[in-house]
Amino acid sequence: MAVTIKDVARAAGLSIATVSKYMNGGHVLESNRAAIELAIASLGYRVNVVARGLKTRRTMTVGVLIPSIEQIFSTEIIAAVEKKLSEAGFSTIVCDCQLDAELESRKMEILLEKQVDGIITMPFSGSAEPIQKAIDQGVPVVLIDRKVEGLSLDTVLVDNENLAYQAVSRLIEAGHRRIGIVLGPETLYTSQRRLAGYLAAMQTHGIPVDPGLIHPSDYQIAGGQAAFLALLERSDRPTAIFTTNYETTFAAGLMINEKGLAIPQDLSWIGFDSLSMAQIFKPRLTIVVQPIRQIGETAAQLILERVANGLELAAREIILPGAMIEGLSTRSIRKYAD
Amino acid sequence: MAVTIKDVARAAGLSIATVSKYMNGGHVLESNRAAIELAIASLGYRVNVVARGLKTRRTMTVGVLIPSIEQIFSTEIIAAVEKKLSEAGFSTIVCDCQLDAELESRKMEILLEKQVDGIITMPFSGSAEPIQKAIDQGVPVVLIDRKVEGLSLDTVLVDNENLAYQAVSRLIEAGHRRIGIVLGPETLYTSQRRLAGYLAAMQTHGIPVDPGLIHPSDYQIAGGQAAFLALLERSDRPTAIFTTNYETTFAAGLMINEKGLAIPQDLSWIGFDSLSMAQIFKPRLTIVVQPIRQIGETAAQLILERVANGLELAAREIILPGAMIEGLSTRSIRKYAD
DNA sequence: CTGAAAGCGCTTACAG
DNA sequence: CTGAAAGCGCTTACAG
Repeated sequence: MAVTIKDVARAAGLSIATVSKYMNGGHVLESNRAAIELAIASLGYRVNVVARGLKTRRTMTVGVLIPSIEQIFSTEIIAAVEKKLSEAGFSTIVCDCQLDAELESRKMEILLEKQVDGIITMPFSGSAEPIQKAIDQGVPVVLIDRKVEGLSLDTVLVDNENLAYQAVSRLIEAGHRRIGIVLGPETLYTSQRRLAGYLAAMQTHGIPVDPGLIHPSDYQIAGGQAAFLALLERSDRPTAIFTTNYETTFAAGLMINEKGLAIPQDLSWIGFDSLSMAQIFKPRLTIVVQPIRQIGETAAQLILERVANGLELAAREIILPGAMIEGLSTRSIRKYAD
Repeated sequence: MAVTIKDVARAAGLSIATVSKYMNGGHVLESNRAAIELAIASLGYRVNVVARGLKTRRTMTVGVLIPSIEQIFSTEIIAAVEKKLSEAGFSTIVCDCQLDAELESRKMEILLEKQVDGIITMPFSGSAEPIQKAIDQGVPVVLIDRKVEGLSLDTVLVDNENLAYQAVSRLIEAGHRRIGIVLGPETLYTSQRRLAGYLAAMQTHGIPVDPGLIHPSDYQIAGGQAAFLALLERSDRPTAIFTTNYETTFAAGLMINEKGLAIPQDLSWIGFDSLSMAQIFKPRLTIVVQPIRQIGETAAQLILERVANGLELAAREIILPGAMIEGLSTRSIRKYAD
């Protein structure tokens, strides 16, 4: 059916070994080179990389395993990873586990069955087990966004604590003392770090912390709305709120719109990772942003190095800085005095 | 290194043929079944689907080739496709061509080298050539979003003309007669259909068309801003504008925010494919939306059928309806009277 | 530089 | 039901 190296060899009057050698950059006689080129062109030959991979044990494919492909953070990561990897000749197989721990394990299994050369993952369950399977098979893994207990692997993180510290300090400096924060699940690494930044900022400025203003959520939109609302409905309502991921920031935007709240007159607000939303929102939001593309590029870089060099080298932990973007004349934050 | 079917066979005291048969759902003696299971579990065997694919000529992989992975339309398509395909046991290889015709061709080549079982593509260049290569190799292709001249393939489209017709009619019924439209490249199928809907609505309502209000763009953000601005700066400025894809809608939002325009007092506006933006924007926008997830699911369904049944059947063209979503009390549209 | 041969890890008729 | 053998399309030492 499809034309193979055998057909090319026959057409060129050479052995498949010679054709293979040429295909892989080896030297052949000029006359043979011409014959091979001619055969390839006229037959429309295309190398079968599946067969090649069986022999070379390289599929030139990297798996990307993420919690949910529906989150913008993930899609931007994928975009950056795919671009970087494809420049290096690698393809990307995308898997999401749809926020399901069992699927996380199964998709990892599938990736390994497919003989991917490496895996970039943003761990969902926090369990080391699915990741360990890859390591056991000698497949390098790069972690994104979160650490996993018991695993020492190449990891790309963001300086979450500092990012939260900046945001909260910004609010404190504007005079706020009752600052609400919408977090994620308590077990989630990023949420923990962002809370740490909140607490550090409060402490630095000598402001007592009201535990009632610290609100966990599932970091999804619905949960974010509930958390935001809970904060708003307190009798001792906060004068400012910091939503600490994209989904809860979006959720806050929805609630604000629905309730007809005026920002910053009714509430000061700093969001997270929602650049395009911040540009569209009126007044322009102040937000903190993660260097998402850079995270993806760095992860791609790390996995390429691992694929090339193996697992011997010590694991690297790369912590990328984020940034605070002030809204137009920071109108989303109002000066506040008791 | 890795454990193979040979190791399992040896451990179970059977031939690899028997192990293979069992792995593929064949019947073996109960005692042998137990022995194989035990061997698999204790050795941690995992089938090598690359090797299997070489023999079966099925890689259980579908390639998705899109113009740019940075466009939200594409990422939502990918999400839907990946989900549907993975339920059927297929993996997804994502390729984008970064709005580059040559890359489109090269990535197609890579997908074919990888022996994907099928390809879902949203054509970029509009050239039949890269797609024809897949067909020639017997790899089924499903087209998304656009037709390609000279190719009769399974295609998933949206009823763009009707969608635009509805939006423009909505504006006309609110009294507008000078209605600007921001389109894409003139050669782009979707842009052509949306323009057709605009023209049909104008004609139906007996409103003369001013060609100066019909503005093409590159359907990107920067180009969208320029187009929107050009429309605004006309001396005979339109009283309403329809932006006809996500990027140009977002661009309009940026400009409106930047210029401090009030919607709908200064301008009535209907956007496209920007649901989350429409929910956040004040006042809530009226928009038309494509059934993006459904497009992805349908495309996945079609490619699965093709992979199973081959290329014999006649090509199917599926046209999905979109929807108009009215903003909160449609405040983004103002009644207008000369 | 070139080619015969072995082998990557599977599956698949075909005997038994 | 089970197993020996051939073969999927390549690459890779190893001779020549």
